[in-house]
Amino acid sequence: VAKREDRRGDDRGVYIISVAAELAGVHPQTLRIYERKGLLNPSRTAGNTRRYSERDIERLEAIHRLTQDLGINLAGVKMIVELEAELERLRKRMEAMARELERARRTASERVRSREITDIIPLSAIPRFPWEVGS
Amino acid sequence: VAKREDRRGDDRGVYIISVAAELAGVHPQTLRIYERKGLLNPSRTAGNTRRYSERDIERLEAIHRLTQDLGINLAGVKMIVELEAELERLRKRMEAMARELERARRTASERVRSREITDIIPLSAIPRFPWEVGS
DNA sequence: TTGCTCCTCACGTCACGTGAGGTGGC
DNA sequence: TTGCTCCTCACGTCACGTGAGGTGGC
Repeated sequence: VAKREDRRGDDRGVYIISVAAELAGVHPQTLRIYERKGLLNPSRTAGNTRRYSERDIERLEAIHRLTQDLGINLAGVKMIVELEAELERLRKRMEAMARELERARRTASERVRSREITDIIPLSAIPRFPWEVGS
Repeated sequence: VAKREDRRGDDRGVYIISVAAELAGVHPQTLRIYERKGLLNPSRTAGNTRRYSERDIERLEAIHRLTQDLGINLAGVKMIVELEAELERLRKRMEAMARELERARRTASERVRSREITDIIPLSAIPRFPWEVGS
């Protein structure tokens, strides 16, 4: 049997509002309020019924922590969610850049150590005759 | 005469509460509330009177925008201020890393382009005679 | 038919800003 | 003395969660 955890981050709408509310421990009406405030955007069935995804539930739990544990109102939650998304993006970019830097440094020393650089050496750096090397 | 703008970011406490409130366009009592919530930390005189700095005023205006224009409550403002500080730190680190990367790349090509690398080239890469170059 | 959904409206609670009231030090 | 500060308490407003009430589709 597939467990709920296996679908972590899944975007497919699978839960009706009553189940989603129960999973997140909130009132179904609360979910409608969150949606109106632009905090949540569950998909809809052809019959206009909301369908919440696993990702929606996670988001819901995060919102619930911010409002209940920290006493932050919905306007604040909205901005916080946006800021955290930006932080996440920035962290990813920074990780990529760190790898890039690591690679650039490795390349710099390896190109010198290996033969790869011979074809980039300026011609003037190549001595015509062995006895000219020391000049 | 030194203008207020010249002291932007200044940390010295210079304004008493009534002046600070007027500059930020809020009620003096509001400043005391912000302080109790941990959003602001003006210095105090020996006589226990609050003294607000230019930086405090800027912070105050930022808080005022978040609460009045966006309707965010103080718990939210507190977290947002912290998140923005973290974003700022991350951006600074990223800028430094970008410069680092630029430098690493420049170094890599310059070492190759200049004569600096000639003493690191493996001897085997240097042709004994001109007619051996093509081999 | 039953149990869900959809929506709107109303009430209770709480946070926050404003103000009053009484105090004390430059 | 005057005008500021300090603090606490109380009231008005508003946001949000909870719930009721009436509707319609699987």
